[in-house]
Amino acid sequence: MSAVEVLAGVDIVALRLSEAGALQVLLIRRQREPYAGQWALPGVLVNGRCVDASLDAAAERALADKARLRPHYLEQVATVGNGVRDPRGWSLSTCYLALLAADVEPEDDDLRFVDLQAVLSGQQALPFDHAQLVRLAAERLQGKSVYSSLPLYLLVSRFTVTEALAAFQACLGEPVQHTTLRGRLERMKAQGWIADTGEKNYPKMGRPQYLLEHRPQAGEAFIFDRSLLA
Amino acid sequence: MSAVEVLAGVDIVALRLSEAGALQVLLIRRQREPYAGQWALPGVLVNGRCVDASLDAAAERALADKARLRPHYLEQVATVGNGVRDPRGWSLSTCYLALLAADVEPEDDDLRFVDLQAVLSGQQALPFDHAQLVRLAAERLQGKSVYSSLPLYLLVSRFTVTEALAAFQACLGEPVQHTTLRGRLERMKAQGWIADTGEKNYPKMGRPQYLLEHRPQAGEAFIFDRSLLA
DNA sequence: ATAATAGTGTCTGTGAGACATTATGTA
DNA sequence: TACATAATGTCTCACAGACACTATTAT
Repeated sequence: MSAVEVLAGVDIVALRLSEAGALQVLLIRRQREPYAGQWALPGVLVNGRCVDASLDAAAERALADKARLRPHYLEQVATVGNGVRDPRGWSLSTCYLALLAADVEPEDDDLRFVDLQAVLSGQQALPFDHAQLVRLAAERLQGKSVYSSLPLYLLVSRFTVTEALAAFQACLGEPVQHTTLRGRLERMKAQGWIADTGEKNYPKMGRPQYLLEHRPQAGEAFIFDRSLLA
Repeated sequence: MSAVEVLAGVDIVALRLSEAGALQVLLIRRQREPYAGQWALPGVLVNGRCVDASLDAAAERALADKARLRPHYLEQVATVGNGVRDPRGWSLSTCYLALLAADVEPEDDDLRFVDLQAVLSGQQALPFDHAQLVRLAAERLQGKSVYSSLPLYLLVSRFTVTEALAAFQACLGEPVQHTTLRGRLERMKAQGWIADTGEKNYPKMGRPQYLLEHRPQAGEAFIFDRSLLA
């Protein structure tokens, strides 16, 4: 067969919710050229030599091998391809959105979370077209947060309404009426997507919070039939 | 560089609305191996030798070169990749959904429209995993038809409410209240996405229909803030 | 008691769903 | 005239949005 004419890979935009309530994206220090030493999205190349059963499997492998992380949620966002995004030639990258629980911590010094805003604003530069991939993934998350329960995947499985509110607001980039969110959570409860634990969380001040449990079904998000913030 | 280890391409699921109100998918008779002579989705390989500026450009090229068609709407659906979908080895295909005007006709004998249902039901077999790609594209169209004006791209630019209704019902696979659709079209009119032509269409029987004009903006669909058929 | 935060109740507006009614053409 | 089809009107319901009010803890 002929020489390599296209380079294909997956890149992962893995997000978590910081203590401060901001979204953060996982970066890894590149070991190899090109751009060795720079902070970039975790990713792997795909080709016949790899054991990947599928593209989705390659995405899981990228997170598992490079960051030892298993996401709560993983979704393919888009594939970009052109002749300029990689100095090695015409290349393809399939971008995945991964949502991590709020309590994940990177294990070694080659992993780091940076504020999503820093990437979107250009304050944190990324090699290749990784900033564009981050933008695509963030838009997907924002878009789906309007009509689904996707932000709940950013929480640990037992959560409070206040935490859910923070997750939705981080994804949407604007405030959400807590009564609206309560209504939505109530509807999810009726469908078995959320359960009352009966337990409470006692913060330093104020009335204690009911603890809910997220029971996602088949790694999907609950779809509401109206949009937020018309 | 090393030998080719991954094969990449785009495949197009191009749909039109038949006279009978059914969705049909464009197939092309394959000229080359593998599966030469069989009816399959139109597609092209992408690699550094091609002139494609981007993956989207490759998708447009696939339709333009193979079928001499320009779609009203073109959207990337998903990328599938694994080691078994193509007998030549590990391969990737990025699937695009294209919507064609209802009046397009294939120009030569190597092009053909078949009912989408025939493919989805397995009655019309397709090589590779093309049936799966068709399924993905059809699901995307159905999903978006619930909350957007996407089906209007299946019509010629001057259309009647009755035609729009047929387009929505074909995409959704179930009946839609005409009053609901009229309300949605009215809202699009208020935003400049649809204009009254002032003219009428006189069918053989019954009251004449107002002719509307679709004025899509930037190749996108109008997004409603509620879903159909809760 | 007071502050702080969580949770509930009430009212409004919008638009989908269902169905009845009116309008405008042809045979 | 009768018939067929298009367009409009009316009523209900669900839920988002906004905001007031009540509840439960710590200090």
